[in-house]
Amino acid sequence: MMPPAPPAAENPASDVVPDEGAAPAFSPLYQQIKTLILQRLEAGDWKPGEAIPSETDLALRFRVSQGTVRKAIDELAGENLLIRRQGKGTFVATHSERHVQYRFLKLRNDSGEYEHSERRVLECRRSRAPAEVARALQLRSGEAVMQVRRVLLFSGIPRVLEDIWLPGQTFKGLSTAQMQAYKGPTYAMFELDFGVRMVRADEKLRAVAASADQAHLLDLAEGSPLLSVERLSYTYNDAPMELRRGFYRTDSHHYHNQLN
Amino acid sequence: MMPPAPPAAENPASDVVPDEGAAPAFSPLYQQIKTLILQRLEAGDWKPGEAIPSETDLALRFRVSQGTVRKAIDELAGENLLIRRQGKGTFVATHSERHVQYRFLKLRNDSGEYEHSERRVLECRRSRAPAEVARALQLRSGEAVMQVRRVLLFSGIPRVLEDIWLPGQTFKGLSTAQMQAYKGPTYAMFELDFGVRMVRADEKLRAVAASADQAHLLDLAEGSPLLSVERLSYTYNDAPMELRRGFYRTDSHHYHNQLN
DNA sequence: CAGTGGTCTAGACCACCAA
DNA sequence: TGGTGGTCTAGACCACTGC
Repeated sequence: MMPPAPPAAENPASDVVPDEGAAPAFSPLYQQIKTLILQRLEAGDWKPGEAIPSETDLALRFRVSQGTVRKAIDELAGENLLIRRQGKGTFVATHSERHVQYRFLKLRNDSGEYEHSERRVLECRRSRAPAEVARALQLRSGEAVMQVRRVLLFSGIPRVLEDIWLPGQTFKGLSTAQMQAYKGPTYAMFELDFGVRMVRADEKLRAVAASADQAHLLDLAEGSPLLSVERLSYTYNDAPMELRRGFYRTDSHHYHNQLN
Repeated sequence: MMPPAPPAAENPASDVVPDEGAAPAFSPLYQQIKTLILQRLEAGDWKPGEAIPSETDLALRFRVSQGTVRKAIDELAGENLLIRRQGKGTFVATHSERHVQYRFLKLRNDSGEYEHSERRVLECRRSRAPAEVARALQLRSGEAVMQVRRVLLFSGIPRVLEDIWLPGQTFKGLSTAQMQAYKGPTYAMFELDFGVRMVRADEKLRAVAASADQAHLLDLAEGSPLLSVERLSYTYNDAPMELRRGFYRTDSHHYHNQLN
């Protein structure tokens, strides 16, 4: 199961290599390396946007070959947790980058282009989690949550109404000003101000009829069809960190999805 | 750019290796191998479900190392064109497999499970392509197309109404009986009966109000919200081969999407 | 048992980037 | 120029499948 591997490696004891100890079971070496790197990311040892050590460096630390480290990093890059830049290094992924701007917002106009949107925060307050929200975020019912309601405008026209729920513990102090003022993706702000990085999300889409309330905010007739997008976002370790309900006007825009 | 590579390789002249000749430009060896394999797939030399030659075999033919072939195959497997099975070989992917049954139909019930659906073909006829359809399928306007209309039922309840357009040339002879009778995915039938393999697709989602016609067929009130799913499917070489417009009832089901 | 994919190594060289 | 990721090789051994 293991190479002849000499005594120890790396710094303050902590991460030795493919090794028994209290370890769970068997898995390929590169998977174990991947897990070790993941732990560093979760722990925040390497922060979004920063470079991680070079492949050769990591190979030395972990006492494996460069190719093994490479395979671990390949998978992490494939999961959008790391970004490789030839000649420069490997970096911790962030939502601040241009080319992932629209990884989560899949609304395009009917020419197929993404459009910049303007935010209007209607509400941002601390409240208690409804049962449904608590379940999704794995909180106790009634526990504190931050609740945000906002409208996104494309070319000045309100097209998206969103309700966002966040664990109150982690997002303590989130304010309207903060939600409103930050330029760039909201998830980038979450990284900078709260140290929370969204890693993946599940979305459930439905067609619904606009309520009076929704119709008013989106400048529509009541009962007009709206695309309902319920998103549950996760950080590392599959921990749910955000529940978001969006209502999209799709009269001149659409939700684009690529099937592979 | 190249290893010391001896004279020729492989069978009847055709595919020599990383080589100048009339080749376009420079690319990594494994990319060139990938292209060669792709050409075989497109040509139908290796058919859906069949095994392709082993890695070592291909390495010998192409006169590269096994690792290089491996990397080429890795990418093709990542694109769902090939499937690796340890101990058995590498196979051309097909829509007949259990675990990709729901790669394209992303409708789940509200418990999050996929449900088996029953088909009811309402219409299957030869006609002329409307301008819009012709554009999508890259045909001339008015050119022959096969047109299918069907309803999908989940637990006996009609939930999806679909209109499908296919190039008349390629799908000549497609019949109602054929659409209706085949057990398993429609795309698997396309592979078996017409030699067409769908490789990827783009979908545009919108919320719309049900027309009288749609409402009738889906057992709904006119004006009820429906999820409109417009799908353009592609074969090899990014050639569009099917346009499909689906209307989904989402009162007890939803379209599920995973964002990575 | 032989054959196939899966892992791992060690070392060479290339392509890209920044100082 | 030196450092980083990217490609390629050759060979060893492991894990799984089926005869």
